[in-house]
Amino acid sequence: MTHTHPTPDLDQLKPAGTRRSGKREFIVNVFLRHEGHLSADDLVELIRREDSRISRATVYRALQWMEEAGIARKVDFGEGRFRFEHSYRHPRHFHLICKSCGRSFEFLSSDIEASIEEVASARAFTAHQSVVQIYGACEACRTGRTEAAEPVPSEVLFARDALRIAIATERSGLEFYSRAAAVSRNRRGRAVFERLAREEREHLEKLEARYQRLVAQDPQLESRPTFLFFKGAANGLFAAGAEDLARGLDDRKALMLAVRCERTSHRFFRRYAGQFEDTEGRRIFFEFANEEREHLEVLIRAYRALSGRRGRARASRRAPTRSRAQA
Amino acid sequence: MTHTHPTPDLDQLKPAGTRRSGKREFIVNVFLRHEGHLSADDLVELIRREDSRISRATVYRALQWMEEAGIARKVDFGEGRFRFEHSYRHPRHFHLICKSCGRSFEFLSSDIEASIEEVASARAFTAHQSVVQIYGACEACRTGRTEAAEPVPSEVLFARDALRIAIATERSGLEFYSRAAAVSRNRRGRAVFERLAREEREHLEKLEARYQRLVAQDPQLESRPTFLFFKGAANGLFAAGAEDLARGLDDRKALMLAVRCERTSHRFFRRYAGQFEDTEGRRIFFEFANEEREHLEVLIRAYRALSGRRGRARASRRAPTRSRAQA
DNA sequence: CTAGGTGCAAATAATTTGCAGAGGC
DNA sequence: GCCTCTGCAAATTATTTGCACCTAG
Repeated sequence: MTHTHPTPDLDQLKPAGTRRSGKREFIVNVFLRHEGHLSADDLVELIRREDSRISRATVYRALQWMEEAGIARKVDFGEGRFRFEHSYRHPRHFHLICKSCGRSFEFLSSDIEASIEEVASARAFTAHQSVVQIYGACEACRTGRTEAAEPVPSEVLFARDALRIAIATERSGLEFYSRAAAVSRNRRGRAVFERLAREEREHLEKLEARYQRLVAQDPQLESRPTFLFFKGAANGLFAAGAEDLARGLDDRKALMLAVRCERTSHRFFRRYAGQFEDTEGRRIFFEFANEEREHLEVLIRAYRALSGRRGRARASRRAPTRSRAQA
Repeated sequence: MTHTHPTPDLDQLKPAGTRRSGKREFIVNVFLRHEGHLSADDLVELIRREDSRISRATVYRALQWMEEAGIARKVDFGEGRFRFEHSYRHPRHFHLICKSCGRSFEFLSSDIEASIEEVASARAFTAHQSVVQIYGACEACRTGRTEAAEPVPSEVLFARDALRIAIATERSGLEFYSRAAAVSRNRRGRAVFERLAREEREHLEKLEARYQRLVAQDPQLESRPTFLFFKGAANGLFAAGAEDLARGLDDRKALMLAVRCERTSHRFFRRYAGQFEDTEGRRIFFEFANEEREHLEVLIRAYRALSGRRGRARASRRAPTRSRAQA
């Protein structure tokens, strides 16, 4: 946050039937100006300090209004009262909460989200919202050092990590497809792999350019801790697959593997596309999400063709579904 | 719960400086008799219904006492009040919470726990407790069917799933080591793999016997939904590895892979060993945790020996560490 | 003029506490 | 008899509401 909430053009966001009032406007501005997780009372206090005399009730009502308007999100840290955090263009996330200093830290985890989806689906439960909170002691509290609380511009960290992951994914996809093309023993398969490799290379260039631009804005950016956790296609399947290819993996197997990877990466791009602060990042992600989907289709067609040609009865084996449950 | 809390011998558990009083005893019994997540008021209501006239304050005090004694755990479902669940020999777990009927369902996920550990460690945060809550709509509420709420004997489900996972792990370990032994081109490697295969086979038998015994107690047990989620060694590494072996994976690579798998499975056994209700399950798990650790040592020694013999400069590459962060 | 917005005081709601009396050991 | 439990009523805390008044459109 910090420099990520320059009092945006909220004037449009307001829910129907709203009247522009000085007081509320003021409360909203104070809320947006201060990052972190404020309780209703913190906000009252801040407002009192800044100037006006405002009734608690008004603050509560303003917070309620902000929630409806999509500016604020109510969070419950188990303290017996609620806190509020920005939600305007601020992705849903999870929290680390220090019990000794009370500060909270945010993170995103595609891994956890995927696990949650798996659990919900296994129980036939429709999830609307998830809460993940890790309670414990932060580094500062444990080591005793009171070091200046570094500002946490979470949107920038998010963009950095999303791009890193996207780059790693594309990179390993590129490597995989290049090798697969080199190894493939049949014309059609080779053509498919070559085409995919070409596209991955293009993606990669765009992503790297964007990453460079982002990093240029803040020299320390690269050294900040991870904000978005994802052990996706890059670290997992493609990477493992690329090694195997070197020692000869037939086209069908390679295609199956690629399907799994592209699916994972498609989900990743789609999940986080909407959460980019700026429209360019958003555009890139949506575009890639689509391209990954196209890749998927190409792969599946190729797989079918290949299986059909070899006369496998299993050709109809339903197009790889969701991650199966264990055992 | 249901049949899992037959008013256990809590008399010993009580915190220091406690006096046995009829009232409190009664409150505790009522609490233990009713499964689910009770609010202080639910409990008051239940007690009133059963008989005695008890002051709310007394119930609150009894709940506080139960928490200290390790009988009850306070949970916050964001309703603005707390609920309490059994904690006596009832493992920490996560929740699915239906917003429309208010019921909550429990699950365990080693996957999520592992992700949480990764996040905490990346932020140098010492986690003491984690909360994972999935809010949404349960199947019954969505489909309109009011079907009788099936009892959820979570301990039994836990044992079932833990055993299933353990069996799958051992099974794929067995397959992997057998193949590795068959494929290995050097005497020492073969001996190591054979020994490990033998041990996995023994484990497997014990686990399967135990599983059969468990299932015999409840014919429906096998069809109940998953309670413990874990995509561990079985679905991941060993399984993938076994396939690769078929097409020739050298001993060093095979050993490295095995190390990763054994480490994952060791963690799994260790993490859940203490959560078994009965001592036999607990004993089995602890025993296996140890054996997996021994396997690890065997593997690492073998790996070192092998790397050394081949004169690799990388022999000192530190014994595979924790899961690395991405990119 | 009129639908909201605001302030203040009173109402809720869950939980805690002070204090006098009851009860185990 | 001492120390802990109980009950009841009052206190606390976070949040909501009723109602009279104010104000922007």
